Parts: sequence; C-alpha cells; structure tokens
Amino acid sequence: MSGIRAQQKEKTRRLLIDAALSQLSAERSFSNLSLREVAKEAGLAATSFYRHFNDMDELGLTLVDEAGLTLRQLMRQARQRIEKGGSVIQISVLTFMEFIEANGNVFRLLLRERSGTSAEFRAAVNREIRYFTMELCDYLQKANKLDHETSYLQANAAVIIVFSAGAEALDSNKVEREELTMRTIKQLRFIARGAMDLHARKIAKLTENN
Amino acid sequence: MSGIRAQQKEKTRRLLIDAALSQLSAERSFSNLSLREVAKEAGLAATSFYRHFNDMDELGLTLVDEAGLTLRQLMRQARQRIEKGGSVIQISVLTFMEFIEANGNVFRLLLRERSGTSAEFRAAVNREIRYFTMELCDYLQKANKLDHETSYLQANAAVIIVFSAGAEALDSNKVEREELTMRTIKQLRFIARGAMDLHARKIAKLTENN
DNA sequence: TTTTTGAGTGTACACGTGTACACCATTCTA
DNA sequence: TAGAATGGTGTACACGTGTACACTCAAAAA
Repeated sequence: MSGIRAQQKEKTRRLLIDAALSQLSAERSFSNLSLREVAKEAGLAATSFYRHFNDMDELGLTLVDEAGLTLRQLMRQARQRIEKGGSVIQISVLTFMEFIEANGNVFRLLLRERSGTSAEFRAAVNREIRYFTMELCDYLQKANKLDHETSYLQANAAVIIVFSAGAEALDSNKVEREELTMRTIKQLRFIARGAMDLHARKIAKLTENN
Repeated sequence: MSGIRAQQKEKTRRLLIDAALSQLSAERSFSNLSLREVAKEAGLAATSFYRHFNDMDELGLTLVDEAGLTLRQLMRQARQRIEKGGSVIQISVLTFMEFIEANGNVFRLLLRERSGTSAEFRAAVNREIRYFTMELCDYLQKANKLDHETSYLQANAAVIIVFSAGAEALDSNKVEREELTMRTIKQLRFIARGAMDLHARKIAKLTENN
C-alpha cells in the first residue's frame, strides 16, 4: 500500500505551490500570476494544473494557509528566545524583522491579499492574523496579569504596528530598517504603558466601589 | 482666449478619472482595470485614452494624488469639529470613520496600492500618508507640548492604527463598525498615555542632569 | 491477466488586452 | 483665410489568457 500514485501526485502539487511562491516578488503579486505561468514554472502542461486545483484561487488560499503556519512558527521561535532572557518587546520585534528579511514574499502575499479583491482571501488572511493576535493576547494576559479586554486591545494594537513596520521594512535598506526597528520598539512600549495604566485604573475603580 | 479646446480636453480628462473611480469597488482594484474598460465607461474610443495619459499608471498616480487631497481636507474638517469642543481622539476617529463610509473606494485605492506591485505607486501613497502624519505630528507637538521625537512616534502610531481600523471597517457592518470605533479610540488613548509618559521621563532625566 | 482509473499531454478555441496607424473634424495660429 | 495642430474615431494586429476536449500510458482494482 505504498500508494505510488498518491505520492507522485502530492509531489507535483508541491511543485505547483513552490512555483507560485517563487514567482512572487515586489513587482509580482499573486493576483497577476497566471495559471499558465505557474504550470510552466512547475514544468507541467497548463492543463495539468486542474488535476490539483480547480482554479488559481484555490492555490492562493493554500498559500495563505501555509503563510499563516509560518507566522505561527515564528511566535514559538520568539518565545523560545524570550525564555532565554531579554526584553519581550525587543526580542519579538527583532524576530519579526528577521522573518520579513527571510520571507519577504510570503509576508507580501499576506499584506496584499488582506486588502485584495477576493472576500475569501481577505477573510483567510484576517483569520491567520487573528490567530496570531490571540496567541499574543493570551501571553500578555498571563505575563502581565491584565484583564482580558486590556490585553486584547494591547495585542491587537501591537500586531497592527508590527505588521505595518514589516510592510515598511520591505521597501527599506538596512540602515532604514534598523531605525524602523527602534521606532517600532518605542511605539510598542507606548502601548504597553497605556495598557498597564488603563488596567490600574480599572482595578482602582473596582476597589473604590467596594 | 477662452481656450475652448483646452477646456474640452480638461472635461474629458475628468471623465476618464471619474470613470476609473466609479469602477473601483471591493471586488475591483485599480490594477485589474483595463484601459479599454475605463475609456468605454467614459464614453470614449479606447485609443482616445492616449490623448490624456500615456498609460494606466499615469491615470492611477493621478487618482492617488486626488485621494491624498481628500484625505487632507478630512484633517481640516476634523480640526474644525475639535475647535467646537470635544475629545480630540474621539472626534478624529469619528471623522475618519465617516470618511471611510463615504469614500470607501478612494480609501481602498490607497490601501491596495500601498502594498501593490508598482514601486512608484507605493511611494506615492506613502508620501500622502507621510503628509497626513506630519500634520498630525505638528498638531500634537503644539497641543500637548511634546518634544518632536515623541510626538512623531505618537502621530505615526496613531495613523497606523486608524488606517488599519479603516481597512477593517470596509468589511464590517454597522454594529461591528461601532465596536471597532470604540476599540480604536481606546488604543489611541494607550498610545497618548505612553507618549506623555516617555516625554515626562525625558524631562526628568534632563533636569536631574543639571 | 484484464479492465478501469487518473495524472499528465497537446491542440484548439474564443476572448480581452495594449497599441500602431490612418483618418476625420474642429479649433487655433499666422 | 490658408494651414497647422490636436482631440477623437475605427480598424487591425499580435499576444496571453482560461479551459474544453481527445489523447496516452502507468498504477490500481478486478
């Protein structure tokens, strides 16, 4: 029961996925990739594409899923580094920036499809970002002993700021990226400070009423 | 010297611009608009397009410019409302949200082209956003008596958060938008608080050293 | 072994695209 | 008023697109 056939199929499916990924760049978005080009890059006849995906959208959604996975691996990586000691914010931002540098095209895919023309794509990307945010929210809630609302607001704002910095980093040189990283860290500290403050007020109000 | 000819030309140029704008929607981005479609919508022969723009990119950059203008008018409108009294943050966010509701497609254009495939488009959009940020920065610096770095960091973060909220609002219903608005206001307060705090520390450090 | 299934191929088609070109009609210039 | 300039038109072309269809041939099922 080796399933030579299924095995081979999976292999060329990967070929298509990788072909699509490899064609993404600053100048080329998924939406202006053609089925024929992708098939060609994968070394297949155009019509063979249909043996694996119904259309380009299906391929695209697969890519978004994979990108989301990569993103979550990133979080785990960051947490490991944090456990070895160091500022949470600083390490998170540095890890993210390294991700951008190494996976620019994957990140670009997410950025672009988040505001793209397909509602399904937008929803898929937003789902991935939501997962990402939720993980951070849980972490903040436990680490800083915040209430849920506050930690969610903080996590949400932090993710937005970091993603935006990532987008800017894509068009920056090394010096600019370093400056950008510093700025982002400071902004995340603003947010953390504000969150702490709101939480403290909430507690104060509660005890005052009792 | 009425310039009947120049006048007529300007008129049909507007026709093209408006035709392009009117075709934008959640499902249709500028980059998948064709020259022929735009010309047709404007009631012109395809080839007449060239009498006004060298290519679609030139039209697109014009649209981005106009969008930026609209955005800055927005700021002035917000400032007028603020002068009549009320929370700066709240009024700014409300004004922005009203803008999104009324000019969804214009805002979508900016959002999309900011991460699009044309470096020139990206630069144009970022320039508009930078103007927007700078105006806010000046305002904050004067109103809150902050140093330049702090007020810039605050303005930059605030614009990012608000734009991101705008993007989310485009795919939301009325109830979700209201919840989103509340959340955004709170996040901006986080940032404001953090900025104040950093500024206070800076001052403390300075006086301590003297 | 024979039959069936299914991944991969090549051809063919209709369609939409950007744009070159020759042309017309009106406005501007001399 | 003669002639140049220019906005607008219609035709024509080569090109890339998605995909329907009929096919091959090796793996899986019978």
